[in-house]
Amino acid sequence: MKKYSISKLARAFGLSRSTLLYYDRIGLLKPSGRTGSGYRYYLHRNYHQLEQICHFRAAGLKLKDIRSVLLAGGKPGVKLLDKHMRETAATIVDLKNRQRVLAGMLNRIASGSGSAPVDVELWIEMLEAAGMNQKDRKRWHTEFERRAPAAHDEFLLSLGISPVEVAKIRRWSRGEIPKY
Amino acid sequence: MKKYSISKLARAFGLSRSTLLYYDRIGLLKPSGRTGSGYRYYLHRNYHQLEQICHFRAAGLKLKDIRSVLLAGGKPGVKLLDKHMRETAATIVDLKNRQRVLAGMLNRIASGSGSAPVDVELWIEMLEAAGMNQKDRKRWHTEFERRAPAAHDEFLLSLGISPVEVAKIRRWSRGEIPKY
DNA sequence: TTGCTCCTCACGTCACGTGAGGTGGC
DNA sequence: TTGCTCCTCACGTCACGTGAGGTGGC
Repeated sequence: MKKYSISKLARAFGLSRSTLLYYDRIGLLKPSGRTGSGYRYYLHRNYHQLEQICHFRAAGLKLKDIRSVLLAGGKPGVKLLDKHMRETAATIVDLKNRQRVLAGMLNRIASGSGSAPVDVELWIEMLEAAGMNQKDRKRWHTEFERRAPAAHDEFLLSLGISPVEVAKIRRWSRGEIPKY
Repeated sequence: MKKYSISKLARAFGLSRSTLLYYDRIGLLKPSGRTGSGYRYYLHRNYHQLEQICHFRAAGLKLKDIRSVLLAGGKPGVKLLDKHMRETAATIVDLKNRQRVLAGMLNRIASGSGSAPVDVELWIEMLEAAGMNQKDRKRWHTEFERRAPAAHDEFLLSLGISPVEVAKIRRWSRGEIPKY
């Protein structure tokens, strides 16, 4: 019967020793026993339990939920997963909003200071890296135009876009023309 | 000079009283003074400070960073914002991975139990609600195909897709055919 | 007097990370 | 003996939320 020490088991899953200490403390994963000198040892059983735990952890479930699921035989309820799916989606939306705010700040700085302002290429690249697709960008412009038209104008000019193009983009943002 | 009580000011920004108590404790936002009976009062100055704080908070900056920024005159450094932009993007990627795991779990349950399995429509709807666009979905399939081809096959069949179509999708996932 | 707002601790949350101070094993 | 791993507290993190127990103001 192969025995794992706490650090060995932790490393096998890319976790830290303190994580397993913590899991022991809260009763999520107890070692199979202790050696004569008090060292924890883990057996295959524990390895498989930790495998399960990591799986649910990767899905973002809370340790409390993971414990319930394991006690119930390892089959999570659809309700729980669905709830988590929605929460995760909501968090993503929040984070994208954060990025909008950050992006606005960055540009205000760039256009205000003497430093090189962000240009169109870099801008789009940033938004894409941030996970915004074209639909998201359209929403972004629409919001910007609605809430601060003057700043929107200034921002677009700061990207090096010509006034004629800027006017077009703004009409598109307002839904007055279908395509840009 | 208009005075705000702690709760009034909090409500004006959609915050809780305890948030402002906390901001006072950590020195982020101190009230202008106290009334005779020890009540905190806030003046316009504080209102504007809180406005700034909320702005940076919306960008996801930590309170410590916000404090530094305010002390430095309210102009955040590009480096800080850029770092936050990247961190936020990384977090979004993590969350999308979570959703993949969750989605896999949901489907395994649906196809395993006697309950109605998720069908193609619902599936795509879920992924869209979760903020995945077509490019994201392609990446998702590619990863799934690469890491667990058998499970990918099983999954696609579980959506009610015909074996011929499944084969096509999998070839597309492997980059063997350009479009699906 | 009643109800509302305010006050100050102090502890809880979540999932660990980080020492301090000490022991066992090869 | 040297290094490495292990042990057990206990406190820190982050941004608040939640009482408990008490006071002020209209």
